[in-house]
Amino acid sequence: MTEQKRPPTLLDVARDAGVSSNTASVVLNGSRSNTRVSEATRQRVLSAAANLSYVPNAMARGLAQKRTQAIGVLFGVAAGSTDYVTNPYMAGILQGVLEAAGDAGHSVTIYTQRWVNAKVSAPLFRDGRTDGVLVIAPPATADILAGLATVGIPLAAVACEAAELEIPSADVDNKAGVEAVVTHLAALGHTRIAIITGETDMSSTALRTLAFQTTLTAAGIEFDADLVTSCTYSGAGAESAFLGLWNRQQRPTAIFACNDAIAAGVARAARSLGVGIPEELSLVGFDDVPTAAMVTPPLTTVRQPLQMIGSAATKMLLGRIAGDFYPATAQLLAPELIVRESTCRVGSDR
Amino acid sequence: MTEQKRPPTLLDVARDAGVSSNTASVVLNGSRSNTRVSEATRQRVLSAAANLSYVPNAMARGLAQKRTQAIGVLFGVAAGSTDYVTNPYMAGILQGVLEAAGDAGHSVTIYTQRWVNAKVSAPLFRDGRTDGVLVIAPPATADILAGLATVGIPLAAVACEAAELEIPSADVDNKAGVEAVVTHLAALGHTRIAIITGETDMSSTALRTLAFQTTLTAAGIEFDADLVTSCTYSGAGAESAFLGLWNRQQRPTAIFACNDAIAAGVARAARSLGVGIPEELSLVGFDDVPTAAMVTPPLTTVRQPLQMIGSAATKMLLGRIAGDFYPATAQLLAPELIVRESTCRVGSDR
DNA sequence: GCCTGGTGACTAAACGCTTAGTCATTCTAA
DNA sequence: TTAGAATGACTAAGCGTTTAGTCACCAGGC
Repeated sequence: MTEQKRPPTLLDVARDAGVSSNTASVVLNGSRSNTRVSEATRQRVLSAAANLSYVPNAMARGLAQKRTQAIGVLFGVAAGSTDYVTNPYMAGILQGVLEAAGDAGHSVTIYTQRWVNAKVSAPLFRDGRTDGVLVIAPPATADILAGLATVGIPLAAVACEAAELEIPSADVDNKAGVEAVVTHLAALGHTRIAIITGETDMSSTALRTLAFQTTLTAAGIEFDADLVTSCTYSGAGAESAFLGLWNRQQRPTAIFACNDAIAAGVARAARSLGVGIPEELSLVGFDDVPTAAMVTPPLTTVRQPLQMIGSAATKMLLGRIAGDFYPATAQLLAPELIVRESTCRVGSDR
Repeated sequence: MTEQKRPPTLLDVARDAGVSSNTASVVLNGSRSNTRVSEATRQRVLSAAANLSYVPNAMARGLAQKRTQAIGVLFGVAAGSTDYVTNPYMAGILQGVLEAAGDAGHSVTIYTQRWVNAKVSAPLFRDGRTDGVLVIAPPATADILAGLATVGIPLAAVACEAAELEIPSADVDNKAGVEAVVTHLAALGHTRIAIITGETDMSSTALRTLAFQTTLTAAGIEFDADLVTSCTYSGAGAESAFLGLWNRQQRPTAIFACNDAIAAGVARAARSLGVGIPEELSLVGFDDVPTAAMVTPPLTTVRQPLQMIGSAATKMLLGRIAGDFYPATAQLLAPELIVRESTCRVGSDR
């Protein structure tokens, strides 16, 4: 086994260069301390550091300057689940986070502890391990955001209401996405449009349901509360949600599933009932995960710019970390309706 | 903005409890130091800590005991790419890593710096930020593993040859997976079986190609080097790889694509040529990503237990961190052939 | 009445780095 | 000349923990 040789310290560099450790420190991080240093000395220090492949110890540096060059990520996983990144949504966001953090020279620490409640869990994020925390899609019912807000660390959020807590956030423009869906379906002549939402405690559910209703009304289509139902974003329960809708005396001619996993469940259920998509039922998803293009028929859906959302939120967090003046804006990124083959004119056979 | 209130320190706890800071330390982490403490004192310290919601500073603790309770992850992303977790393979592995690390009370830090070369990049991992590093699917050509091995930090790896460097690793049993594929195809009467591999500098490519050849031979099927070609695991180039094979005077009757993305590319190319799958061409993938079940026809493929692989490698890393005696074994996890509808008896019309 | 040993807690050093404060030397300007 | 300003570098005090070493006290055995 490779023995754990002790890494060279600043003192080693200083000794090799024949200077004091603080001089070495000043040289190596171009600090604006009042310590001045001649060119010759500077070169000696630099070459000593290079010879030793000196890398400053992150712990010591973090302790001294209370900055770690790392940001934390907290996934808002559903209670009882440990599903962090297997769903494409989380993976896409994380990708954006990694890119933005990497560009800024920060590493990304994923917190693995489960959230219990604000009293117990929030203080754990005060451990100085990261310079700030990015909270991704926390359930609205959990006190995660509020709890973290009380511990006084820089925060930013993805896909949740954070404005009233003075926390900057990024998300897809849910309203615009839903509008695009409803407008698309209305243009195809649909008037009986159902919606199947995800978990009711996610902020996106409220936003999308509301936008659904208002856009419908604006399009002159009567909103029917009977055509609103829900399951989970994982897609579990989508089939029975579909059955519930399909057993109405007045069936919908189109279904807006609030994500692609739900849409896939609906498609499966429809197929097993012999319901033709899109001839008998138009179906729209949300997210545009890779599978959306692959299923039969290819799914009309709303593409979220996941990486951009992740990057945007990360930049906000970095802004908060860098200076206290960073505003608590909620940045909404434009979605894009991807029309494929799961939607068609109502009553048409294509 | 929430002001950054200074978190309570051990000294605050000690003061509140009317003891010295070291007594507080000893109480709070049940250390086996020679400092003894009476039950009454212990209780005073504990309640003081609870009142303040005291959380030890990770940097200070890390500095003092040279342990951070965090493991690092380095993704072996292809040169020029910054694609960390958008592909399902990486996401699945990472999920397993997070679970295992979480169970052990470690957080997971993803290194975002790009690997340049061993001389430049390896020392960066000596910064004490993590207790060890897990390297995931590094290109065999890069000197990542070898470079890290020289800096003397605990290591483990996923999906690469690490034994000769004395590094423990986990991977799917590539040989078993390929055997299952070839056996399946042979049982269906195929004798002209092509293989399309991923990047040639990935260790999995070599392993799968070799296993392919030996299994073929063992099954009494002549190995034809003309039926071996490659593209990239991202699926880019899969279509032209297919075309290359299809333009041989002796076409294959089955293609083994070394992952599902490649298989998807082949399916696309086949469809555009009007080649029927599976009637004219049986197609097998590898990985069993979610889309594999969704495409038309649903793909026969080899399922990798990604999360288990990630967890297994993480446990090995934790073993290395915990004690120097942890062996450098290469753990191979069993794959599972998932037979769907993209394969059928050769020459049959189903 | 003295030594031994157990109990309970404290002091201080160390971890590796940053940075405010100090100081000696040389150079410039009056 | 000499006060004053640069210049170049050093000393030392943290940052918040851990942990080795020290010490006072008290009970009991001789």
